[in-house]
Amino acid sequence: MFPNCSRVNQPPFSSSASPSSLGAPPPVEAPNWVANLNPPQRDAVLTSEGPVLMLAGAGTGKTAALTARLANLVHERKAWPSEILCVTFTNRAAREMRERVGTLIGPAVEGMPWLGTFHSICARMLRRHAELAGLESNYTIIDMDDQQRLLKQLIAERELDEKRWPARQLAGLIDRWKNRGLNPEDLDAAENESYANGRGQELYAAYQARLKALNACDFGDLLLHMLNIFRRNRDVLEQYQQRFKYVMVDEYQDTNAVQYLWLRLIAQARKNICVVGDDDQSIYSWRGAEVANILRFEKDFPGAKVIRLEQNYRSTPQILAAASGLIAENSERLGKTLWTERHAGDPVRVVGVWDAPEEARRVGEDIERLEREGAPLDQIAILVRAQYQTREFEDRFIQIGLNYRIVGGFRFYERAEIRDALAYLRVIAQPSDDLAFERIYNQPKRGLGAKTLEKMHQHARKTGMPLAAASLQLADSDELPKRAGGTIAALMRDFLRWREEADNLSSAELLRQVLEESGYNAMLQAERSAEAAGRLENLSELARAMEDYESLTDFLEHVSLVMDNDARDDGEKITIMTMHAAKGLEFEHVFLPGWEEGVFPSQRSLDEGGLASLEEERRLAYVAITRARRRCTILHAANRRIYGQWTSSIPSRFIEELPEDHIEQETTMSGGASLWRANWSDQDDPFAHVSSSRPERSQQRGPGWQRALATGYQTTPKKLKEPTRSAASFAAKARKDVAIGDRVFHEKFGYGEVQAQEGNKLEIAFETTGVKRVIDSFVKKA
DNA sequence: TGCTTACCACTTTTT
DNA sequence: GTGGTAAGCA
Repeated sequence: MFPNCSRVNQPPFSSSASPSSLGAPPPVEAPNWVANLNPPQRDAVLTSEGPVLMLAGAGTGKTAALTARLANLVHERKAWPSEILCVTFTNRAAREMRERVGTLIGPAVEGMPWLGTFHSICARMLRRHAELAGLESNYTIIDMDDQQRLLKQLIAERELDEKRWPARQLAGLIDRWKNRGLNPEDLDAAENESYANGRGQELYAAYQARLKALNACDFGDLLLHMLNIFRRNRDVLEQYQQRFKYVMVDEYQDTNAVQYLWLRLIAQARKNICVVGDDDQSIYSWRGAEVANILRFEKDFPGAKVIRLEQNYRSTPQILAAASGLIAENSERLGKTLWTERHAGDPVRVVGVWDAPEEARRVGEDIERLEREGAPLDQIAILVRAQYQTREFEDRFIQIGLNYRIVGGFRFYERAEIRDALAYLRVIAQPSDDLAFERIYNQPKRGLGAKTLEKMHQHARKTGMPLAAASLQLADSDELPKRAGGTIAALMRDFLRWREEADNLSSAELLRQVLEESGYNAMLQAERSAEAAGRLENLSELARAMEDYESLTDFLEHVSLVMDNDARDDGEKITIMTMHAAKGLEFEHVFLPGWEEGVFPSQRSLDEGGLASLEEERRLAYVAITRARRRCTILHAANRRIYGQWTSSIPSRFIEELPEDHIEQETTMSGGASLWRANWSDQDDPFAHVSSSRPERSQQRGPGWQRALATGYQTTPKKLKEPTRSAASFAAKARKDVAIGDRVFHEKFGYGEVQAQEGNKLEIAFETTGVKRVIDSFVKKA
C-alpha cells in the first residue's frame, strides 16, 4: 500500500512539456511520474544541478526517486541517456533501475551504456584504455578461484609454507589494498609486514606482474586500473568529465575508497552528482566500504543540497518501530526519523524454539498457514545470517513439499563443469590464459599429470612463453615421454582447429563442438550417475545462455561480472537468502531465524572488530527487519549443531534491544514433554543453570535471556503438539505432465520412477537413493 | 599415474 | 558434516 498514491498532487510541470514541444526523439509520455512523489522526493528529482545528497531510510522510495530523477533528466533534455553515469552496487539494482527507467521514458533507456555496477562500468572503460594499464583490450577477468590458484603458485615458488601463510589470506589482503586504491608501491612498512614477515609488497607486486603477463586482471583491478589511468592521464579523465553531464550513485554508504576516489575525479568538473544512501544500511565494511564517504560528502562538494527521505511506504508501524528502536542502539549515526501512514499491523513476533530442526519446522508450519490464507509464496522470505543456515530449511521444505529457492550459495558459473567449459573457451579466445589452460589440460583425463605440468611450467618460464605455446614446443622436442608429447600435440591441434572454427561458428555452437570433440561430454556420459546427468544438463544450459551474446568475449565478460543467479521465476517460491543479499528487496512476510549470540551477531564479529563490527551486525539486523511489509518473525533456538557438535546458545542481544511495546514473545518447545524433561537435567542443557540450585547463574545471562525465561521457558511449554503432516500439501495442485510409472530426473537424487502422486508430491523410487517423497516441481521428465 | 584413505580447517557476508 | 589436500598404495 502506498498511501500517497491516492493523494492528488499538483505536479509542477504536468503539462508544461508536451512531447511536441521538444525537438527530436526520444518520444516520451507526459512526466506524470513526478505526481506520485512526495515533496522531498520531488525535490530530489527536480534539483538536477549541483551536488545532492539524498539520505533515504529503508523503504522510503529512494529507487522511485532515483529513477524519476534519471527519467526527468532525459525528458527535460538536460542530457542524452549516454551522458548520464548511473552507478549501482549490484547487478540486480542496475537491472531494476534499467527496467524502471524503461517504463518511464521508453526505449530511450536502450541508449544508457553507463548504467551499471562499478565493476561493469569500469570493465567497459578499461576495454577502451587497456593499453594504459599494460593490458590488451581483450583481457580476461579472473575470478576468485583463479586468483587463489595463481597466488598459491607464487607462494610455492617462494617456498613459503602455505599452511602458515594461506593464499586466502593473501588474496584478502590484496583485495583490501586494491579497495583502498593502493598499488604495490604505495604500501607502507606496516602493510608490508602483514604477510609472511614483510613480503606482502613483494607478493602483491609479483601477482600484479603475473596478471599482466596473462593479460588478465581481477575484480579489484577493474577499479584500481581505471583510477590509475585517471590519475596518470589527464586527457582521458577530462574526456569522461566532459561526457558525463550527470552522475548518480546508489547505495553510496557502500562505496569503498577506490570507488570514492574514482567518482570524485569524474564528478569534480561539473559537480552534478547525486548520491543516495543510508548510513544505517551500511553493511559492507568488511569489503572495504567506508561509511565515512557519505559523512564527508558535504565537505567534498560544498553547497551540497541534503534531502532526507523519511516517509516509509513499506512496513507497518510495528515493524518500523522495532527496527528503529534497535538501530537507535548504534552510536555513529546521522540519524533519521522514519514515519509511516500505514495502518497498524501485528507486532513483530519473537519465537523461541528448542533446536534448529524445530526452527525449520516451525517456519514451515507458519508458511503453510500463510499459504492457506492466500499469501503468495513469492511474498515470503527467510533471511539468514550465513549461508550454512539455509540447509536446515532446505531439508525441511523438501520433506514437506514447499516450493523454495535459495538465492546465492553456489552459483551456476561456479560449478566445476561450467568452469571447465569456460576454461576451454578462454584458451581459445586468449591463448595466453595459462590459468584456464592449466585447468583443462588434463580434463577430461588424458594421462597428463603433475610431472608433465611441471615440465611445461619450466619451459614456459625459460622461454617467457604462455603455457600453451610452451607445451606445444615441448611436445616437438624430446623432453617429454612419447605418449605425453603426442597427447599434448593432439590437444594443441584441437585448439588450433577450434580457434579457426570460432570465426565461422556462433559461440554456442563452438562450445557444443568443443565439449564433443574434447571428450568432455563422453567423460560425463560414461559416468552414468545422477550428478553427471545434471552436469550435462548444466552444460547445455550454458550453451543456450551463450546464444544471447554476440561474441565470445562479450559472453566471457558477462560471466565474470554478472555472476547473478537470480533464477528465472518458474512458479511461486519461498525465497531463502542471506540478509546481505536481501538488501533492497521487500517481502510481505519475513522470517529471521537464528537470532542467537554467535550466530547473529556472528561469532567472528564478536571476536574481532570490536564495537564497530557489532554495530555493523546491528545495521544488518535493521536491514533484515525492514525488509518486511506486514509480518516479521524472529526466531532463536536453544540448541544448535555447529561443526557437527551440539552447542547451546542464548538469544541474540538484538532481541533484547527490540522495543518491548512492539513485539510479542512466544515459545514452542515441541518434541514432547518427555524430551523436554529429559534434556532438562542434561549436563550441557542450556537451561540446567535455571534449576533452583544455582539461581545466581541466570543472573549472568543478559536481559534478553531473562525475558526469554520469563515468557515461557520456565513454565511447562503449552504447545507440545507434535508437528502434524503438512496440511497445505493436500491442497496443492498436482502436476499434470507426470504420471505414475514415468521416469523422472531430480537434481539431488538422480533418476527414478514415479510410484505415487499426491497433490504436488511425488513418491519416487530413485535408482541410487531409494524411495523418496519430493515436490513435483523439482523433477524433470526424463 | 591415479585412486583411495586420512586428516584438516572450516562457515560470514559479494563485485 | 563437508570439502579439500596430502600421503600411501595398486
